[in-house]
Amino acid sequence: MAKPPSPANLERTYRVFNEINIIAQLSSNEMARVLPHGLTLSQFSVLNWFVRVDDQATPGRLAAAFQVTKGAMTNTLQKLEQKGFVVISADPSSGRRKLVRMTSAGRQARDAAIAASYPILESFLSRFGAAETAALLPKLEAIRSYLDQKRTAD
Amino acid sequence: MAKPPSPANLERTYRVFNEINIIAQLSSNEMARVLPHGLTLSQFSVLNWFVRVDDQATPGRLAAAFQVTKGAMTNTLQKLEQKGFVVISADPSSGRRKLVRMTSAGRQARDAAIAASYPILESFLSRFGAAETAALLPKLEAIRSYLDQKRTAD
DNA sequence: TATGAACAGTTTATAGATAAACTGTCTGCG
DNA sequence: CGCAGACAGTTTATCTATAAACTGTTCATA
Repeated sequence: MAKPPSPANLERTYRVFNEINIIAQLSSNEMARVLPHGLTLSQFSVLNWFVRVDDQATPGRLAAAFQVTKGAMTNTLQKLEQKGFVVISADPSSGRRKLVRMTSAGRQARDAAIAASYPILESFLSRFGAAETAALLPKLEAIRSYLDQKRTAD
Repeated sequence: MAKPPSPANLERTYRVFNEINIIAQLSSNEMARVLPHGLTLSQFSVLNWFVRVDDQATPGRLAAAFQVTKGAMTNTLQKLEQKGFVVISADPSSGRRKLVRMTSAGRQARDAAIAASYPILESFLSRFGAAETAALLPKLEAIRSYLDQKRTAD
């Protein structure tokens, strides 16, 4: 028999998610404020993905990578295309797929965005330390993975 | 002289915020899906605040407590008022303030929401453990407080 | 080989959030 | 004592996100 959790533990769990929500909002806003070319955090994240992971992708792969809906990714990619930072073309191997690639302007915008966000990340590191930050990452990844599995287990 | 952080540490810091963003989104959606009366997470949080902290408040105090803009809180409170879960009245002591109070229907909705979210929190606790969850909370609070201070230090 | 289901992407309606402009109220200082 | 500026709250425009309906493509199988 599993012991039911105490009210205090439930309350702490609720507050963990509450803090995470507020942090997500504050940090997204702080980033969006410094990013060049009117890049939002989601747009920057997509550009960064092309540098870190692969040089091309379908919209669906990007939506899965960022755990957002296909509609949200359609929107983000359209904004990036309007800015000339990605090119969206038909996938020659499948009529229902599209291929997204970053342009050289996109690469430059990404580099400028990295430079612009440097002070924010650097300030955070100097306040919390590289060790504590590194220790936090796997815990957050585990929580994200857990929530994602619950979601897709519909 | 402060040592500049390594690229790997900057990258990890960026990913910490990335994970937090995704967790915030996934958990908010999961909560909103189970909450009764079409309550959103922000609406529920306000109702819960009236139980946990004080039985009345000005909109501005609530906006500060949840670290959202006054406009966002105006919107949330209007939704709650439409549902009959709070009453908004003029502050007798000041013509430019308002007072918000939870109704008994609001209290009942909050209790039902707590019950509905119980399985989510309980499942999280059984996966990650009360100790690890408890250990995470002060770290997140510190990050939140840090970001909030930077924001208000404009 | 024709059809129906799965799949990829877009669109629409609705949500909450921000920032900035705006209204109305108080308050302290010249 | 009046007025400027601070303050509290609302409105507007714009953003990203979701969910669900919709379009078009592919593929398996009967």
